[in-house]
Amino acid sequence: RSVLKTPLKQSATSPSVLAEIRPGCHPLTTPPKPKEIPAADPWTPTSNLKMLISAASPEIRSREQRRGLSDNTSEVLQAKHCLQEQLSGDEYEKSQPSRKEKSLGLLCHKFLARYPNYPSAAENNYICLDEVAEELNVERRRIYDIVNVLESLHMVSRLAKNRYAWHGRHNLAKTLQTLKKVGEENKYTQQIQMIKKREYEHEFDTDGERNEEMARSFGSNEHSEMCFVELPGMEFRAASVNSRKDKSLRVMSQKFVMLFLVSTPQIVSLEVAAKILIGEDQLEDLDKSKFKTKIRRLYDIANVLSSLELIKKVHVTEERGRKPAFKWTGPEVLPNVRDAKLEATATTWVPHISESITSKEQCSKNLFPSRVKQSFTRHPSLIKLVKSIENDRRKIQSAPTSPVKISASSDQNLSAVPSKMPQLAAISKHQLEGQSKKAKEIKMKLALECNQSSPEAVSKPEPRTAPPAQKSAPAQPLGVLPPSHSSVSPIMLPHTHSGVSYAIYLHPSQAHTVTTYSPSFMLQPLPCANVTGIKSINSKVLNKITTEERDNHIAKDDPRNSLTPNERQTVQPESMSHKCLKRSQALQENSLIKKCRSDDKSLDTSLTFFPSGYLIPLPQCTHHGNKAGFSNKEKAGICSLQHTTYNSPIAGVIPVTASELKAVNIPAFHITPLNIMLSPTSVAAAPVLSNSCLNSSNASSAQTPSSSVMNFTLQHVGLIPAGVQVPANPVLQHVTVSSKPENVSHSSESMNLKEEKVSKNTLQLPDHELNGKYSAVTPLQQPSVPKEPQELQTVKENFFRTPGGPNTVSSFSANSDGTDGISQGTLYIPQRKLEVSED
DNA sequence: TGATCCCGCCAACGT
DNA sequence: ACGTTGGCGGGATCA
Repeated sequence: RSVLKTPLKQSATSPSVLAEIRPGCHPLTTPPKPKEIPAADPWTPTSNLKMLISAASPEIRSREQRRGLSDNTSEVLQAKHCLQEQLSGDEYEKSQPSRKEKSLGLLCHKFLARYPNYPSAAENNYICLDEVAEELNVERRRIYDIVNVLESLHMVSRLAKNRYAWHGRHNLAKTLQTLKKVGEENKYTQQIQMIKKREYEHEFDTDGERNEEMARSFGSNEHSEMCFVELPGMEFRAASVNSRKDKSLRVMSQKFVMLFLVSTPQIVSLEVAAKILIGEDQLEDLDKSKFKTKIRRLYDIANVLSSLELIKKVHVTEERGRKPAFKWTGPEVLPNVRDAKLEATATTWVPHISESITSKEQCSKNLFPSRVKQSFTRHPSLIKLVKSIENDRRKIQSAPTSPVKISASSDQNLSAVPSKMPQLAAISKHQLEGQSKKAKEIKMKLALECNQSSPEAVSKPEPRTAPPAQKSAPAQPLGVLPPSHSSVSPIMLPHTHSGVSYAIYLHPSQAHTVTTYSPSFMLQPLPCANVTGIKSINSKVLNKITTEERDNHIAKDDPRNSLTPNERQTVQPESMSHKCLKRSQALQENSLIKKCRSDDKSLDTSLTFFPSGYLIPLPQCTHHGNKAGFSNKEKAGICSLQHTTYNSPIAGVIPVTASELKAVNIPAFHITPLNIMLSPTSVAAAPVLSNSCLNSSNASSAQTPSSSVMNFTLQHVGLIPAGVQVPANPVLQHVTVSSKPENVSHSSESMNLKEEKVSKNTLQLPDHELNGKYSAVTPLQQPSVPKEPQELQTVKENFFRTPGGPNTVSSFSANSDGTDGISQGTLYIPQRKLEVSED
């Protein structure tokens, strides 16, 4: 084995790019590790950046650079720039592939980048493990690690051998609710407490242990059997294919997530998690090796969850000392029961969502009647059925494999990078650039789909423009999604820091730029953030942090992009950019979804039938057909197939056909950073149109934006997405924003800083508020807006709404002033007695 | 050092 | 018999 060790990997060939070698080395052989290359520093931050960058835009890079490249850290930055254009620089290849580069987290990001968070039914949502492994240049084994975790969240489901279906985050909310419920039933909370007690109190106290045992017997025993938690829609699937007992990863992942969902601070230390997980299976026996192994697995899972931005690493300082832990950063999960409440609060939810919820409830009931375990576990007989069904599906699906791969294009997601490395921001930029390329590709694809609307339509999407305005008209889509406008995702997104952050950032920065608004707005948010987020932490700390972050950002920015100062905006953009990108993606996705929906509607009532259907992948469709799981599934499968077919055609048509649809759809696509980038310019030319998106996209494709443009773009991206989603309005916003370079300015920076750590909490609040307000204020729009993440929508809306257009900000602030949101914010955090240090 | 966690052997499964 | 999954833990890396 010694041999095997890392060193062995071939290093070989091309030093740099290892990644994406396309040589066809299917065989897992890991690509040559370039390590040797002396890239300047082994591990300077820059080197990390390089890595990140490479990671970020692997595909693109790989393509362009297939050959080797040189390496220089310094070059990295340049490389980034180069990337924008094309990647000319091969040189940059990062230096060594150090371990980090190979990290599961990074790999996961790459993986996730290939797929939209909210895939439409139409898209080819299937995942071929071999392909992925090859493309990502990793051993298949690693892909399993990722997929297994994703599967535990029902973000993917196994279809067949080597094949998985990608569901993205459509099911996430539901899954999390379910997991939470199960976790509650398992009394994880108590178990956690018990364990903590012991630890704290010394293991000695028997009493504590007893209690613990009590709890255990209660929960764990029952649960011990708890297998894989399935969603209504997905029920059989998961298990069906892999008969292999879902022993660990999957289940472990679910349990791990449950721990977060049931624990109040939402912070779980690895140690506790490991103990609980072990405990369940066997009364705890502190078996060291076992414990160690468990920890290892948890790291694996944590890395994936981190990539999903559901958790982030923190350190909890306790009496004992600092312990590694993870903090839940994913969406808030509401209690199942409360669905109604949720709906109420989150009026924003899109209809389909609501349905999903309700259905979910039902499902949950079914799944987890009173007793969790059985429900979760599949019955053997069922399994058979499932299998047969699956087989059928496979057959069916096998036929249609023509999927267009978005994979490469999807980089957008890249941005999603977790908070982890500060460098990520840099990466994000890179990614952005890379994305631009990809975006181009995507655009291309989209264009194709869209009839290939003239590439340059950029400036004028005539038809579309109208549509956006019409968005209100969204009759079709809207019909489906009436009031709540927002999205399914909203729940998830909003809560999610990411979502929040987006919203916040966008608003603030823009707002700032806009003017007056910014000040007030800014001010509020910050304080809030401080208050909420870091109670324990002193204001000083906060400030310090912020400053640090700021510095970091700046530093990053400077070095890398060396963007023009003007665009200070960029600064935020980095972090923002990721988010924005994501959002944009989300938006796109949403748009896609919308398309699908529209298509569906047009196509069939049946589809229409499933409100959720649009959004939700087949599996999910089950909601609709609550009754029989399989039949549903089958149906779902069928539906999906149909959808795909429909969609593709429709998609192509869309642009042409329904203006509305077009608008929606297109924008979404355009959302890509490139678009954004372009947009400014294009916008200037044709400010109003949402259509601009198309144009922008085209334009972008045509030309690469300057670095400054990049900056704007980033912001815009965030904006755009939002705008995009919403047909008409968004565009405007962007335009306005873009028009005002100033806006970015300082205020934005400050905002940015805050954002990073503190902000999340605070940020969220505002969004929520906004959302609520928003919804209240402009119900109409909502309908138009389909599923965007609420935040985005809200943002957009705000902009839109505000009479002043961008000024909306002011309105925004006004809304925001409802500190109520803040109060909510408080929710977020009281991080806890323990000190949590992020890092 | 301890915290992370990559790597890939090899068994369980499937076909 | 061979390919796919993925449990598992050594030991390399990182911090």
